[in-house]
Parts: sequence; structure tokens; C-alpha cells
Amino acid sequence: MNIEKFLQDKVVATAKNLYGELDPSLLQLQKTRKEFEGDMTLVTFPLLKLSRKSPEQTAQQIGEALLEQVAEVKGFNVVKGFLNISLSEAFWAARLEDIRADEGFGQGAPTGRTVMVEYSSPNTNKPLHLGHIRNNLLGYSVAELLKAAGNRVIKANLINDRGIHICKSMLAWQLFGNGETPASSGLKGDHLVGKYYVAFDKAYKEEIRELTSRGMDEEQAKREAPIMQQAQAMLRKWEAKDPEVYALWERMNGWVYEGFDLTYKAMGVDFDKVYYESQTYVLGKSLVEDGLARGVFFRKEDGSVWADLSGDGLDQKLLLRGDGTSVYMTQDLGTAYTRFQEEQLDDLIYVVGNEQNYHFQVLKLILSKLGYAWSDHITHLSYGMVELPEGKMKSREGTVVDADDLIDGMVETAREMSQELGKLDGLSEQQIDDICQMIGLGALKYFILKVDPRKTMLFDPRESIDFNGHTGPFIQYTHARICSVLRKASEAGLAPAAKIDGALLVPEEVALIGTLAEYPATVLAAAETYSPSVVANYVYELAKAYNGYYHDFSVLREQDKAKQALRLALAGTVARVIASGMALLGIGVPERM
RNA sequence: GGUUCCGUAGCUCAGUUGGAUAGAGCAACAGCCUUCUAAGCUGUAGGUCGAGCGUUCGAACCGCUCCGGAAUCACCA
Repeated sequence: MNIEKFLQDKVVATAKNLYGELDPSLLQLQKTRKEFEGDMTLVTFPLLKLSRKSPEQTAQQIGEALLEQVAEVKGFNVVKGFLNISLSEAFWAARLEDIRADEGFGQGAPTGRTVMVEYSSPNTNKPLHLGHIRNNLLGYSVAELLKAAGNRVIKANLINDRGIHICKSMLAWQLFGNGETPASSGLKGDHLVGKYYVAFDKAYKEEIRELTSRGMDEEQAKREAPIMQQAQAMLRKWEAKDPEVYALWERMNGWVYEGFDLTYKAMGVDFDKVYYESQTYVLGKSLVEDGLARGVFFRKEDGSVWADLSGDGLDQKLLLRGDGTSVYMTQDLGTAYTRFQEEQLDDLIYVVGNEQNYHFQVLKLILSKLGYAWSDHITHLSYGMVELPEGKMKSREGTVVDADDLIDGMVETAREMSQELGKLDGLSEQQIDDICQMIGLGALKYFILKVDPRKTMLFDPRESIDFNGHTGPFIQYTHARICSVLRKASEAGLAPAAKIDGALLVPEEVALIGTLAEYPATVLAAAETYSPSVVANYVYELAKAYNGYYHDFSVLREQDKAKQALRLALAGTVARVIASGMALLGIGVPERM
């Protein structure tokens, strides 16, 4: 039950009695700030024209009427124009019972909609880095949020497995690799391939230097450097399906996939559908030709096909080259069309960095010009860059934070810290591994997901390896402590209360139930705005509220058995909601740490 | 230059459809481990919400104008 809505209805009815018909939106209810007494607050300023009284008198009048007519209202106080309403303990006790009885608490009713979330979308020429981590964590979490909001969700990954950048790694491996393989080198497949991508760039730069020192201008040198010429020749061979090049391509991509699988597994992300660009890059041509025939696009003298978007404040956009080959936009038009057809999608969400805002603006506009109503159901979830203290990450300059290194480092730090604090004694190696994995990744994931996706965020590798304060491990710790209490209570033969007696609730516990009751609405809000950060901050507030209040006394030593049973029930519910919220972020919660 | 996004404490970030005295964490300072886990708790200090004007009973939030920063504007993907 939504408390705000419940009270809203009562207040609307009361106000209608007092002032006649009115717009329900005039009655603004919000949670009472903690420095005031009360549970919900009605802001009376919008009502003054109807009541024709001062804010204080209006609040007083409504408060008295509510107290008289609504059984759940226990009392009220008026501060300036704010009517602070207190709800009865019995009401709150019933809410806690509702939550406990609801096994799918936080799970929204089915919407009947199918939503595809495309995320990750890596290139197969280098390992994943910190920027990819933000993408993957956001994509996974948004997919989970949409599921929780009642949608059928398809997680999709479109792998960019072809193109000149792939040929660069392949060529460099041929030239300098001496047959090196992941097995022979001990390198993870994606790292091995990435090594040759870097090697290509190094050799390329060397050749440019060589050519320019002999008087060639730089642009020409970039075009004519032999190694670049070779790479382009290789791409043409690939497109002609030259058996040798194709075999090499398959072999090296295979190495990369083995590497990516490990990284995905470590991050805990997965996909329902994997698309390969090598199979989809021909899509879209027929759409463009259709649009051309209908006069939506136009052809230039050299045969290239364009969309003129200057009427919409944008530029002209190339859709087919003069030689008839397609570009990125062409493929995306085709894949979007195919997906809506094949999967019967209601919505398609692309998790892609904000450097591609323009691309998606154009994509949607073109689809709309082609007359596809579903273009409105495409969303570009545009997230900000992750910056380092030194500035941006540049893969070619080696200033990237490698995903695998980062994950390993976090897990290792979690392990050191656990040992130092003397936790985890008496657990098996396997248990310790699992817990440290959860904590290390929890810290990393939470650090990234607590920030609003749209914002550029700063990642300081030193400060970010923090397990204190507003972090994932703090929330995990709170969960672990509750589990510990429940474990010990159970050993002592104590059980959580089956029935909640409102008379035993103290104000802090009422506040805690109030926070718990907000969880479903929070999940829905997060799903609607594609912002895992909303859930992340909520879970922290919940954990902090619990930790702050329950720190001062011992549940286990409580003399009053009824109170003790109630507190165990409340603690268990808090732990359940924490675990549920963290799961939406892809973060596990250990039972001890 | 055009378009889009961002600007909140020394630092990293929250801040609900506009509501009360703008909140956390980190860093600093002062306390708290014979009681369920101190990865914790309590307290102190820290603010011209980039600037100005406007709308409103009321603005960090809405509008306009500036200032500062980012992304993008390829026959790359």
C-alpha cells in the first residue's frame, strides 16, 4: 500500500467536505522532515484561496477534520502553513505486516510490455576499461529495474567485431606476433589482442614520423603509411571473405570472446541476445533505398545517398557511400527495424555514452521521417564519461584504467582489509573468496552506480578504493550485521514476531517502516528515469537509518520478549529490502563479513 | 559558431511534481569497543546552491541573459 496515496485520498475527501469540489493536485503531501513531529505533511498554501483563511487556520481546520474522520490519523501539529500529520501505530504495524507478507515486495505488476536494453557493445580489438564498466553496470541495472517494474526485458549485446580497427590488431599480430597465443603467453585473450592493437599504433606512428621527416605532409603520410595501407587491404580481403584473413579474424576474435566472458562473469552481467556486427552490417540498405524511392532521402552526383535534416536544425547525414556500401547509421537503422519486427518490442533502450548523442538524435529523426511510429519508443540512455584525476582516459596513450586490473585490485583490497580487521576467521577458503569478491565488486559497483548516469564522474583510483562511509561495503556490512543478529537469535530459540503489535513501536521504528514502505515507489521511479542511482541512494538511507538507530542497544539482550520479537521482525525486513535493492544494482550481500 | 548536457561544503556526490533551518560521505577536530560485527556510532566545524534578472505566497529546482566546463557537428564505429 502506498501511504502517500492512502492519505491523499483521505485528505481530498476531507477538503471536499470543507471547501467543495477542488483539484486534487492542490493537496500536496510529502514526508515530514525529521526535525518535526509527524509522519506526513500537507502543504496548505495552495488551498488558501479556497479556505479564505490564514495558512495556520487552514492547517488547523483540516487537521481537526482529519483527526475526527480518519481512524488512522492519531494527531497533528501545525507549523506555519505546514500540517504535520501523525498516523497511528496500528496503521504502521499493519504496513510492516503487509511488507512482510508480500513475497515480491518491490516487484511491480506486469505491464505486458517487452523492452530491449542494448548495452556493453564492445569492440573486439582491445580489453574492456573503466568506461565500459560504467556502461555494463548501468545496462545491467537498468534491465533489472525494468524487470522489477513489470516489463519483459531482453538484454542485448551488439559486438563490433569487424572494421579497420579489428584489422589493425590482426595485421600487427601477423607482423610482430611470432605466433603468440593466449596459451603460449599466459595472457588473457582480449589483452593479447589489445597488445597488438597498441603495437600497430606504435608502428604506424613510427612510419608517419619517418615519412614526414622526408618532407611528406602529415595528412598524406597518415594515408600512405605502408602499415595502414596493409590494414586497409586486409579489410578488403575480409569483406571478400578471403579464407586466410577470415580464419585469422575468427581465431583472434575467439581469443577476445574468451577474455570478455571472464570479465563479464566477474562483473556479474549477462545477455539474452548477442548480435555481431559482422552479421548485421548489411542491414538497413533496403530501408534507405525505400526512403530514397519515397523521396525522404536524396542522391548526390557521386551516387551517395543522404538525409537532409537541415530543416530540423541538424546537418545532412550520409546513409550510403558512393560505392553503395553502408555506414554506421545505415546499420543502426536496419538493426532497430529488425528488432522491433522480430522481437515485437515496445521499447528499445541503448546504453551508449554521451559522445553519441548526435548519432541517436539523427537515428530517431530519420526513423520518424520514414514514418515509423516506434521511433518514439527508442531511448538513448546517455551516460557521462568517467574521468581520472589527470583528465580523460585515452586508450592510445595508455591512460586507461583496465577493467580486469581494477576488479582484481578491488577484490584484493577487500581481502587485505578483511584480514586486517580479523573478520572471516574460521571460514573456508571458498567462502572467503566469495565474500571478498562480493565486497570488492560491491565497492566498485556502488561507487559507479550511486552517481546520476547523465553526469560526468570522477574516478580517483586511490580514493575510490574506499570501504567506509557512503559505500557498497557499508550497506553490505549492515546486512551482514542483521544476519548475524538473526542467526544468534535463532540459535537462542528466539523467533521474529508473527504479528506486529503497534503499541510496542517507538518513533524511530515507525520512521524505519515509513522508509521501507517507500521502496516500491522508489524502484518504479528509478525504472522510469533509468537511474539506478535513485535505488542506490535509497538503500544507503535505509541502511544508515537502521545502523544509526539500532547501534545503541542490544536486540538480543532485550528483556521484553514481545519487543524483542518485533525488533527481530523489523530487522529481518530491513535486511530483505536491502538485499532486494542491492540485487537491482547487481550487488550481492554477504551474510557475514 | 550550431546543438545537447553539466555547474550544490576543501574533495566526491545526494536533493522527489517548486515547500519548512539545502543533506550524506571523505578529509579535519573531539568523544565511544567487558553488551548482537568499530567496514560502526555520537558530536564540532565547513554553503552567496556559478552570476544576475524574472515568475510565485514560496526557487538549488521553472523562464530569460551572461560566465565557466564537457560532448558532438566525418564517405570512423
